[in-house]
Amino acid sequence: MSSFEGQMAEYPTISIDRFDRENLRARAYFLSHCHKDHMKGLRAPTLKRRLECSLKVYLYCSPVTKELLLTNPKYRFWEKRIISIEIETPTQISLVDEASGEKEEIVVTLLPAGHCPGSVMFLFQGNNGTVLYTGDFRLAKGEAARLELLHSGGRVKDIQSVYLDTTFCDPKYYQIPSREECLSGILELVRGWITRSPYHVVWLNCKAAYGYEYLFTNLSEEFGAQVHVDKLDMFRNMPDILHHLTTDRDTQIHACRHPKAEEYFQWNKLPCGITSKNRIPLHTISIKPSTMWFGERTRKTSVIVRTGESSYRACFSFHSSYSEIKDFLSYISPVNVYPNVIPLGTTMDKVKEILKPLCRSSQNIEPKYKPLGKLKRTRTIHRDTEEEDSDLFDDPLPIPLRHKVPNQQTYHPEALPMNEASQNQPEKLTGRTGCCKTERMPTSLWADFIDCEESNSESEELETPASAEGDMGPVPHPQQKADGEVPQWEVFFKRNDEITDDSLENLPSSTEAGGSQSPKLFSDSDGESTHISSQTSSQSTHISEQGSQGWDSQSDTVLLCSQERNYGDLPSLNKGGCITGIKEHIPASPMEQNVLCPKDTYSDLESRAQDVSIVPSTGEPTALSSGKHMNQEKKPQNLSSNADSQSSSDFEIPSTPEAELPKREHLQCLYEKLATGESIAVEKSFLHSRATTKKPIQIGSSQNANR
DNA sequence: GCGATCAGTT
DNA sequence: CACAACTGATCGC
Repeated sequence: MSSFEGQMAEYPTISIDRFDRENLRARAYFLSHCHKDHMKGLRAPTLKRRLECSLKVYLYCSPVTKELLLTNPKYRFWEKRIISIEIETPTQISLVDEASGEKEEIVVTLLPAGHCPGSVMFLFQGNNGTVLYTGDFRLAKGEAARLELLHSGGRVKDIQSVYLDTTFCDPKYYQIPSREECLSGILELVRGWITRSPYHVVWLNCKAAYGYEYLFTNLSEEFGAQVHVDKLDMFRNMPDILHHLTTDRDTQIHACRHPKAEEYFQWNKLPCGITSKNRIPLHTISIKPSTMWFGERTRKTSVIVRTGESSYRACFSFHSSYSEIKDFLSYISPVNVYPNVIPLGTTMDKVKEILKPLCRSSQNIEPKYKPLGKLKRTRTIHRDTEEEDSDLFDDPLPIPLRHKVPNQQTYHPEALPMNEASQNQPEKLTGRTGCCKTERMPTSLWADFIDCEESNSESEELETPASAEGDMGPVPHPQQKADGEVPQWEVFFKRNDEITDDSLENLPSSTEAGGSQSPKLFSDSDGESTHISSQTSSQSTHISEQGSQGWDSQSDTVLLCSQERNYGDLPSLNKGGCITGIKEHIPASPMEQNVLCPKDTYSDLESRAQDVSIVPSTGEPTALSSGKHMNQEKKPQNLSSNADSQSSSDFEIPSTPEAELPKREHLQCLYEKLATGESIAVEKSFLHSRATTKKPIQIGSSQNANR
């Protein structure tokens, strides 16, 4: 949980993710993502009142976050006071003190945070230096190097302070399986179950919060079955998500919720109340996404753990692991770092102790590892923003230039996106165009944008006026759209088949290792990774940092063991009285063999390969592309994601004895592909709201193949 | 009645 | 596991 108070030392007149107390005096507000713990005070009467009196105060966030927030009636009063800013589009904002008229200019750039739909990190540049507020984030190792706007002139910008998500900044969370590995494990677990019969269903026991969408979309895409959820109106303008969800209970994948869900499950009843289909009882398993971590010395991991007869825990994390945090911070190398979260069981001092050495003032004055030998930018270069030309902004009402939006509304918040040229010199604007606010675009633009909204249903007052609720079908756009407000967002959460599929195929490891992905599992140590933790142990199985202790192999442990893995044994089957025969007809589930333990050698290889891939991108020019159209180009960014974020040369982890190193030929192959620009890995998917388009074209085919 | 806080659940 | 939320009890306006 964030304990950030809302203000940064360098720019105390703005407030981020906190809207109470001192923050009630802010000149501008920023919301990194739509999770309640970052919205404290956002709907309080005191703030609402202030808004009515201070007409120049706005809330800035990503287009997706705006949609999600405004879908919730409780926040609807913000409607006219929210300004969405496109990802990776430096935008100047005038911070005006309404009492004194004093004004300060600041340039903010939203960077994808990989935490949940619409989540971003804020990079601020102004007279007090460049600072980065990460909000909550999960970026795989090496991903910082892919964030173009974190760089300038080929180097990392000179960042004074970083306000960092330190949720897992504790060595015990050294490693958390990558998003792709986790997704892959869940896909196989689900596949092994729902392919048994139409009466085999899975219940994803997810919390009521944004962040699981990419899981839903990938499952839906993979199996051609929409995911049953309680509410989906918040996604009405996000077709890439909406299309994979349904309010029709007749599906094999459920993510619906109910206060007594756990109790229901005991009786083989889903949260939505169904227990059978066509009079035939359902056979259900539950999968609870949970964060699983591995200690420093344990590299293997299983991403699925069986916690009961019909219950599984699947690795899933919204936050960066310890090694990912260190990789990120050391890459940025700020002068100061301020933890936003103090993990339970540790203290602010301990966290700082860990982080300080990664900052510049400590010995790292000189650049540390820079891919491709790039030098870190020198001090003098810095401060792009420093040179001020405030005169440009004298205009009382700055006009936002939104490329995407042609002219339109006149009222404008004071925010101007800057183009590439000006990016490093915020103060100098290239010119201002007519105004157009992000919101309220002409309808014609509509087509180009996709709106999104959502909210964690706070009180579910569904205001479902029209659309919503109900059913599944595509929901008509609410009237608000009529206004023309259409945030654009790009798809996120697309599955990268590339990763999963391709990488498996292409990666050397797999090949040699023998086979399909699964083979690897065994390779490791014990040979067997897979055993499950059987029933009881919900706990035993998991992970352990202590892995070191003795169970190294345990990591593999994870999952479902092959032995027990006979589904026939699963209770549900038993009770359900199911069809025994079924099992035979169904191809052996993948799980039985491996899935669950993705990592192992194979993963090591994979991750390394990916690390490799990262390099090239780092060296790329930082040209900004404007707006949404950049999707394609950005693709490279996503590549890294899949890899095991943790593996890296930076933190040398003693490698697992039996782990295999990438074979030379494989690396060579990867390098060749990189050189030719061929895509190697899969894209990461949901880092932010722009993904879809990035998806390689070919991918589609591979997916189909799967089905 | 609403909101904020805290403890207990999930 | 911890997450991000929800529920319920308490207290104050």
